[in-house]
Order: sequence, then C-alpha cells, then structure tokens
Amino acid sequence: MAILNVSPRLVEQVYEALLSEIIEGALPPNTRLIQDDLATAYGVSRQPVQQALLLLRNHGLVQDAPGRGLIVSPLDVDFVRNLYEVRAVLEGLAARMAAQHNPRRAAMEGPPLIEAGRAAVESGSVTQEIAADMAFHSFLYQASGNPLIRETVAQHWHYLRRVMGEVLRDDEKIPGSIWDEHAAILDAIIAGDGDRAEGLGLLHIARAANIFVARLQAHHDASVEDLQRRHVRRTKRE
Amino acid sequence: MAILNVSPRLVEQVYEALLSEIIEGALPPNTRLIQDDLATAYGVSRQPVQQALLLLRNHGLVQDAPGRGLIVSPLDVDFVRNLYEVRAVLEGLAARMAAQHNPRRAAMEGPPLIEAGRAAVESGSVTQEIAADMAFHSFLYQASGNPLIRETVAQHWHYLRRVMGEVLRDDEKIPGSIWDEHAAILDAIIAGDGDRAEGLGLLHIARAANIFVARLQAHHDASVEDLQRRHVRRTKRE
DNA sequence: TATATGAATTCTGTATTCGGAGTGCAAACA
DNA sequence: TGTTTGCACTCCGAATACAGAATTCATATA
Repeated sequence: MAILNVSPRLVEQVYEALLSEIIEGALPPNTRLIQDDLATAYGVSRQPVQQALLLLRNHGLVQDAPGRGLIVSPLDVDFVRNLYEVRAVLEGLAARMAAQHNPRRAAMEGPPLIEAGRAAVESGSVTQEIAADMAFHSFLYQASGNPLIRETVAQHWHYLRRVMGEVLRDDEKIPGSIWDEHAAILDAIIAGDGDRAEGLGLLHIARAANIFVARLQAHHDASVEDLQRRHVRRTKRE
Repeated sequence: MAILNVSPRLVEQVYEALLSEIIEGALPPNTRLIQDDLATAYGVSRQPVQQALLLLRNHGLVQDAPGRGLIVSPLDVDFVRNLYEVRAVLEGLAARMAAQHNPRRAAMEGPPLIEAGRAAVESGSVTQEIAADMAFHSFLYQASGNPLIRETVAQHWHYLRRVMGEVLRDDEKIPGSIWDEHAAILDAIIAGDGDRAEGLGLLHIARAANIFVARLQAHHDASVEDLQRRHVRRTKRE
C-alpha cells in the first residue's frame, strides 16, 4: 500500500507503513518487531520508529513481549467477538442519529452507495467489496452528526480489517445479502424512523459478527490442528 | 501530585503527571506546552516528554497549534455532548450484558457499592462521590464480561473528569438521586432483565449528560460574557 | 505613521550516543 | 547427564546533539 499521507513527519509515515503491513498480514501475529531493524528497513533513525511503536502499542496492535521487545498482537477470537458487540451498539446509535438528523441527506447520498456496493459484488473483487462496505458505513457515521462514533469505530476498524484479511485471504466471498441489509437500514433512515434504523443497524453488525467470528474460529481451530499434526509427525520421527 | 505508578518508564510517569494536571485544571485549556520547559520541570530529558505528548495528542487531550507547538485542548461543549451520547449506548450495553451473564455476581458485589455511594453523599465530599460513582460504573463494565467496554469508556473518562472538575469546582453538588438510579439498574441486572437494565443504564447516562452539559454550557456562556465585559472596558479606555 | 524586510530567537523533529537490563548460550560442576 | 552459574550479546529507554522551520521583533523605507 502506498503511503498516502506525505506528511514530512517520519513518525506518521512509519506508523502508517507498519499499520498497513500488520493489517494486510505482511507482518503476521507474533512477529517480533526490533526497532533497529525497522529503522534500517525504512531508512530512518530509531527515534521515529520508537514513537510509532508506542502508538501502535497504545492501540493494542502490538504488545510487550517481556524481554524480547514487542510483537504483533495475535488476533484473539474472544476479543473480536467483544469488538463486534461494541461496534453493534455504535452502529445502532449512528443509524438512529442519522434518521433523526439527516434523512434528507441520506436520501440524496445513500442510494448511489448501495448501487456501488451491488456493482462491487457483481465485479467479484473482494477489495472492491470491502471498500464499498467501508464507504457505506463511513457515510452512516458521518450522517449521524457525531464525529466521535467514527473515531471510535476507526480504532476498531484496524482489527476488523485484519480479521477480514485473515478470513477472506483464501475463503470464499462475503454473502451479497449484506447489501439488502444496508438498503433496509437506509430506507429506515430516509423514513426518519430512528427506532427501526437502530434495530436494523444493530442486527446487521450482529450478523456480520456471527459470520466472521465463526470463520475466524474455524481458521484458528484449523491452525491448532495443523500444529498438532506437525507435532505428531515430529514426535514420530524422534 | 504524587506519582503512583513507579514504573521505571519515564514516558508513563510524565504522561500520568501531565494527564492529571490537565484533568485537575492545573493546566487550563489553551495552555502552551513547550517540550523543553516540561522536561526541565519534571527533571527529565525532552525525549520522554515528547513521547508523552504524542500519546496525549493521540487521545485528543492536547492538540497542534501550528507554529507554536501544542496546546491543551479546550473543552468543547458539543464534543462533550457527543461523548455522553456514545457513553450512553455503551452503558446500556454493559448493563444488558451484566444482566445476561453475571446477575449472581451483581447480587453479591452490587449492594455494598450502592451503600458506599449513599454514604459518600452523606459525607458531602465531592471527591468521595466521584470515586464512588466511578467504582459503581467500573463494576458494571467488569460484570459485562466485555473488557472493551471498559477500555473504550476509560478513554472518555478523562474528558468527563475534566468536565466534572470544571463544573464542580465552584458549583453545588451532584444530585443524590443518581444513587436511586444506580440501585434501579442493579435491581434489573440482579433480576436478569437485560432489556430493562439496558434502558435504565441508557437513561441514567442521558440524565447525567443533560445536567453536566447544561452546566458546562452555562460556564462557557459566563466566561464569554466575561470576556465581552472586559473587552468593553478596554474599548472604553481607549 | 504604517508597512515591509531581514535577522535573531524559539521550538520542534530527527539523528546519534550512552548506559543498563534481560536473555540465551556455554561451560563447569554435581 | 542434568543443573547451575557466568559471560557475551541483543535490545531498549533516555540523554545529548544537530538541523530546519516558523515566529517575533527591530529596523529601514515609503
């Protein structure tokens, strides 16, 4: 991924670079992160690297590994479940607020996003699907009129993208029905029906949670099984 | 203020020190923060100060003031309103989850907290009231079984404490009725009634929001008026 | 007297250097 | 052969040093 923010601040550039490498899986969970190595890899001094790592640690994407510096945090299934639980209520809140404050705007800007989403599904590109999904939800947060919702969810989004990446890397696609759900939420917002919008928003995220958590769990189980198999092989050999 | 966390990490010590100075109002909004000055004041080098400021900026407590470094973020009334909006749904979620997963534990540990809260109100000490309130809500988050709720709210808590400090510094007390509301939430949780618990939790925070936002607005208006009066005086003199 | 231009100052961001804590390996001993 | 002790190495946090950008103040000019 290209570095979009061309700020002269090395800290931010390193932060963005590390963030996308983690999200996209180039740096898999439990990878050790050595300041010196990163510094030479990015062609900067250790100082900005250290600060970028401080921020990542603060956001939970990397964690202390006492005695051996920092490692990329593993994707804990329980954690992801909790994440979706929180995001669901935030999504509900956003939908309710959008219905209360911006039904007109939703009527204007919403439908094209749904169209774009359906087109992305047709195209079969997972990347495009994810982008369209993000665009729709971002719009929702914006229309809620409460910038804090977007900021809070943004923190979570890093993890969700990691999960999506992990799950979709070799799995089949996202079910296209999510765009029916999006359309239903949008309808409720345009109708100004806050209660219904909230309920549908909540439900939508709860469904997504079920799908992704189940798949992540399956992945996790598979990798554990794999480890066990290897272990058996090695034990046999000895 | 004493440094409680005796971690050998200077960054954290400086962070904590700055945080409490901001929360308690020792560093009022719009105060300029100069790395060098802070470093000599705390008796450390600029390095840990810079990192602590980076974290504070990331949390929104300080912000860039282009060309003149960093300043303490002003307490924006709209922002606080949004904060309470988000916290309300999180509080509702916490109450619902606690009712679903930990009614027994709530029955054990809840009542003493209510007692302590009522005692704090009797004592008339604002500090104790705030502590008791925080204890009750912390318990709720813990009982929800979702650690993310606590973490997310913790981020917000800094601001809420600033608001409380600002409002309660010279104002009258918090209404004692909040402990009736707490008791009602607890009842619903013990009864295992998730819906009722959620509704009451939401309502409780919404009420608190009304009180504090209104008072903060009043403060703000008063200070604006004050500025205008001064301006008039100065204009007359000229 | 108001405005523009230049230098000095201030402050930040980055690089480099220093000291110390922890780990892992190896050798010695039981 | 298993355990323990000591040493070397790795790596991090903090201090110091350096360079550049922005502001402010003073001076000169219209």
